[in-house]
Formats: sequence, structure tokens, C-alpha cells
Amino acid sequence: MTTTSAAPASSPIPARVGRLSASGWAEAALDLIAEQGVSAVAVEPLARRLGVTKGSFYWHFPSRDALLVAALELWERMEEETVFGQLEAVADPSARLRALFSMVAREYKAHIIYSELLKALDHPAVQPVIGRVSDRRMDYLTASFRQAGLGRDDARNRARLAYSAYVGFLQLNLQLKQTRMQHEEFDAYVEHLMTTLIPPTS
Amino acid sequence: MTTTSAAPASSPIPARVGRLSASGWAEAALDLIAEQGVSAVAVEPLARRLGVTKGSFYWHFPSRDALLVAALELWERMEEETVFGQLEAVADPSARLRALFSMVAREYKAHIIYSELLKALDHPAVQPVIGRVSDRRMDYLTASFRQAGLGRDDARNRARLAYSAYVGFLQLNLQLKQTRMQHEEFDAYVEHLMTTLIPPTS
DNA sequence: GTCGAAACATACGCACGAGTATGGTCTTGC
DNA sequence: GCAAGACCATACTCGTGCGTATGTTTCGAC
Repeated sequence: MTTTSAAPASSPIPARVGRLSASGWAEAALDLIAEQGVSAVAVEPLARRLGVTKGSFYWHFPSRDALLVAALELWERMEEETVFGQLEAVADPSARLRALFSMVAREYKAHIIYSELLKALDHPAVQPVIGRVSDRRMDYLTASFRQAGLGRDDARNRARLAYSAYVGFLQLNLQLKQTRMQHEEFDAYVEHLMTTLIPPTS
Repeated sequence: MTTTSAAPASSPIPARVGRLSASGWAEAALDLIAEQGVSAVAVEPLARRLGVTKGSFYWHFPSRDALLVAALELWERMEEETVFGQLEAVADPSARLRALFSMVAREYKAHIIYSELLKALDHPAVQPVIGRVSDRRMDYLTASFRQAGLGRDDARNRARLAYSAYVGFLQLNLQLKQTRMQHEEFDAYVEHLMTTLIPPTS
């Protein structure tokens, strides 16, 4: 979504503009992950989608795995700016947790990708990336709960609980289409999260 | 694990005893799901594992999908007895939530399978099954929180939170091998869950 | 303009999994 | 103790995805 920002993200119609670069392929791969998961990132279908053939692909990348790695690097950088950057900007630990959950509604794509990557943890290339991102977020949440007044162990456990709730929410509400929540209902749930998980500002 | 209870669940060595039945194939498929996920349920590898060939399989089942459906039915029945049955037996709503989390340590396999099925929600055969099971558990948790003193909306949201934490825990601690919790740490976490999520018995 | 490299097309070989066809071997009822 | 059906093996076809080999077009430098 940066360089060659053509193709409406999901169109089977080629409609290419210029030529492709390696990052163009990586971005397209990320789109595919968001839509149909990691296993859907196949060379030939992806090439058809971009209006080219595999001949093009294997000029930019040595293998399908190399594409995946490039896409994951791209996502991790993107995630660091978008999600983590926005979280870091929020000073109040209470508002920070709210920000994390509210972002799911706004920054939809980054979270969908995170959810899809969670489903592909078997893949050796995915595991370290998702490990780093999860640890980083967990540490930040833990620190937030600490400065919100919780003790060391309590803060870590509360962070576990909060982050598990985030991950579980992604699975149950984004993947399992059935019983999708409405906006009002979602807001009420987030409100419930706050009062339950955030210690009262004594 | 009922009829032809041979084969040590993970041995590449055949070591068959008698002949196979349809349920034998379904049980083997469930084992494979637990170990390597839904996509690993392929006819030929499964046949090799059982010490037979596909010729045998296609006598018992018309297609690979039919096997998956049979395996899912088997699991749903098994789950209803094991997990749900044990939950229902517990009267106190507080102890009930503790039971749900503690069961993850004991009844390992059923939860691993649930986790793997969550990762395969794209598959049309998986979605309704996991939907029914999740709804049933959610309803039961909601009722538990109600009789623990929470209002209608609060009980539902608290159930959402608790169950999301359960699902997230499965993903982060069972799938992501990295940073696995120890027994002591796990017990402390469960304790934290109780005090945080269960309303005090006024 | 033309030349070289970047970007792409075409046509292959290979592995693997789904499904079919057909024949062989147990094993149970009687 | 022998049919008949249950169970299994062998040998195929077909589709799909990965990777390679080898041309062909496009573009920028000079």
C-alpha cells in the first residue's frame, strides 16, 4: 500500500500500471494473507492476481519462502509503526488498553494479519516474527499495569489475561463469522474490559 | 481411543492388529489433527501411518471431506462428555471457571484439537462444529456468571472476556512454543484469573 | 538510437494428494 | 468348508503448486 498502490486489494482483474518490484510482491502477499491466510500465498495464483506469470516472480525472489519472509518483515515494520507506535503515544495506562482494543475496529488489516499468522505458527518463518511482536506487546502491557499500581507478578498476569483476551477476541469474532458483534455491543464490551481489568486509580 | 486401541498415537511404525473400521479412521484423523492440524489430514499419509493403503480408505469413506466430518462428529461427542460433562458437574460458578482452565493441563488433547480447529475455521466443515461448541460453552459461562451475581449484560461480557482468555491462552501457550509457562507459574496465573474475573461472594 | 540489464513470458520436469478401477484376500454366516 | 461380503493392494489419471530453463520485451544510460 505504499509504492505501486494500484489494484483494489482483492480484484481478480489484473489492471496493472507499471512493472513490479520485490516490495510490490511482498505487499500483494500480505493482502493475500489477510484475505485467505498464509497457505494461500502461492506463486502462480498470486502472479495471476497481479496480471503476470511466475517468470516474473522468480526474478525477484529465489523461492516462495523468501517471499513469505519478505512479507513478514514488511508486516513487522508496518506493525511497529501503526499499532505499537500509536500505543506508545498514549500516556495513561488505562487509555492504552482501550486504544489496543479500539484499534481492532480502525486498523483492521494489521490485526487480521496478526490473527492469520497466529493460525500459521507451524511455519518456521512465522514463529519468530509472531514471537517477537507478541513479546514486545506483552512487555509493554505489563509495564502499563505496573505503572497503574499493580505488583510485579500481578502486572504480568494481568497483561497475560488482557493480551489473551485480545488474541481470543480476534479468533472468535474475526475468524468465526457467526455471531459477529455490533458497534454498540462492542463498545459496551470494551467498557466492561476497562472496569474489569484496569485497577481503580487510587 | 475406543475400538481398535492399538498404535501408540504417533508411531510411524504400522503395528496394526486387526482390520480397520470407519471409526478407526476417524480416531486416527483426530490424532493427526491434534499433532499437525487439519490440513495434515491427507489420505495417503494417514494410510501409511495405519499400515494400509488408500484402497482401504475409499472403502470406508467416499471422500477426504467425509472423513473430516466423521472426525469432527467424533470430537464433538467426545468433547461434550469430557469437557462439558465435567464442567456441568461443578456447582460453584467460581470453581467452574477454575475447572475449565485446569482441565487444559489434564485433558490436554481435547483442547489441543479445539485450538487446531480454531486455526482451520476457513474450512466449511469446521466452522459449524466449532460454532456450536463455542456457543454452548459461552452460554454456560454466561449462566455461571449470572448466578454468581452479575447482571445480564455484565455476565455476558464477563463470559466473553473469560472465554476469549481461554482461547487466547491456547494460541499463545500451546501453539507458540516459545516462553512456555511452568506449573507453578500456571497455577499462579489461574489464581489471578479467579480473583480478577470472579465477583466476590457478597 | 543502441546496448545491456531489468522485468516478464513460455514451456518444461517433478512431487504430492485426490479420486477411480480392478483384482486380490480375509472372515463370517450357515 | 464354502459362498458372499467386508477389507485391502496395485495401478492408474488428474489437478495443482514449486522450481528451472530459456527465450522475449521493456527501459534507462550514454
